[in-house]
Parts: sequence; structure tokens; C-alpha cells
Amino acid sequence: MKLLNVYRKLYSEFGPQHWWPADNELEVIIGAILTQNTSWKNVEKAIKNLKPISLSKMRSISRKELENRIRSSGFYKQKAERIKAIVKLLDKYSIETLKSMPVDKVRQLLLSVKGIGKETADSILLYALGKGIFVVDAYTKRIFNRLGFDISGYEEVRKFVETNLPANYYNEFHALLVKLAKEYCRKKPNCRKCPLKSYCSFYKQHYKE
DNA sequence: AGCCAGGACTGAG
DNA sequence: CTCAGTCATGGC
Repeated sequence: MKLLNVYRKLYSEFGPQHWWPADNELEVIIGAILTQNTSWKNVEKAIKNLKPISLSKMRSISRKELENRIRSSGFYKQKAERIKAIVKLLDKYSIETLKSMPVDKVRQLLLSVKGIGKETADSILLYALGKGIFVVDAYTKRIFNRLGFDISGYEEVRKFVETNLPANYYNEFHALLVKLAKEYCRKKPNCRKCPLKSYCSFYKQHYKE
């Protein structure tokens, strides 16, 4: 099973996912932090509470108030801290500046912020800054392993996709993998209807008669 | 009533 | 490098 065929199958099944759901780049960046190990539903309320907060207001807002506004997203103390940290970076490098900088350097900058790991950094690079970076998450690794791709490390998986798929597909592909996981992997019975079941080792082991 | 969400950090082995 | 514990709310 070729990776490009996986993409095609998912796209024809689900269509465009319109990621990242946000009104502007700052919202993508904040959202990337808020959604860490948290369902998107819980993040939406937090985003809503932050809507009236512009970037300039974000600098002066007290930590307590920030915590209260994002409480529904869980881990609210760390996340408030992390948002403060990324805003501090944006103080030195504007979003437009980051867009014009080399990918590797921006990735380094993001990873140097406490609370921003690889997935969050790459989400920002791809969905906020429009860089050619593929975002790997737990779903990606799980699905790939079930499809027989024997790779486990974050960078390994990322390189695998980036060498087997055109860069303009990264955006949609990650979104489609999340969609697939939500629809067919998370809830067990749905596994039977999965569009990739004929290639999935998990399906064969648990549901094939 | 648990278990899990569109993770990251820390410490231990 | 892998792995458990921690952080925390809300939906199912």
C-alpha cells in the first residue's frame, strides 16, 4: 500500500477537512497549545473566551484571567504559562517575520519554547505559517503501524511522509488521518466500516472472521 | 465510573 | 532511548 494511495482513499472518503479551524494565525498558534492531549470540543470554548483578546491585549492580560478563560481546555495552568511563553516569542519575531524565515530556524525557535514539543511546533509551522512540514501525532503512528509501515520515532515518521508525499498534501493528509481515527478507530464497532480495513492489521486480527 | 482527548516535561532505569 | 507519573477539564 503506497502512501499516496492512502491519501487518495481518505480524501475520496471524507473530502476536504478545512484545517486549521481558526480565524487567523494567532488563533492557530494558541489553539495548537490548547489542544495538547485535549479534545477539540473543550478547546473551542476556551478559544471563544479568547476571541476578544488581541495579540497586544494578550501581553498585558494577567495569568489568573488567562487561566480562567482557558479553564475548559484542561491543564490550564501550564497552558496559560505556555501561551505567555509563545507570546513572548512573538514579541521578538512577528508572525510575518516567522513566515519569511527558513523553516529549520523557526522550528528551532519554537522548540526552544517551554511547553512546545514537536507536534505543537509542527502544527504551528504547517497550519499557521504555511511551511512544508508534516505533523505527526499518536493517530498517525498508530494508523501507519496498522497499515504495516514499520516506523515508530517521530522524526522517522515525519521523514517518511515528507519523502513519499508532495508537500502540498501535508495539510489535508494530517487532517484526514485525525478524521479517520475519530470515525473508525476510536469507537471499536466502526472498525468494520473503515475504508482502509482491507489493509489494516488491527482489523484483520480483531474483526476478520 | 472510568477512560480518553488533535502532548510535553521530568525523573528513573 | 523507553516508560511511568504528572498536569485537569469535559464527554461518553
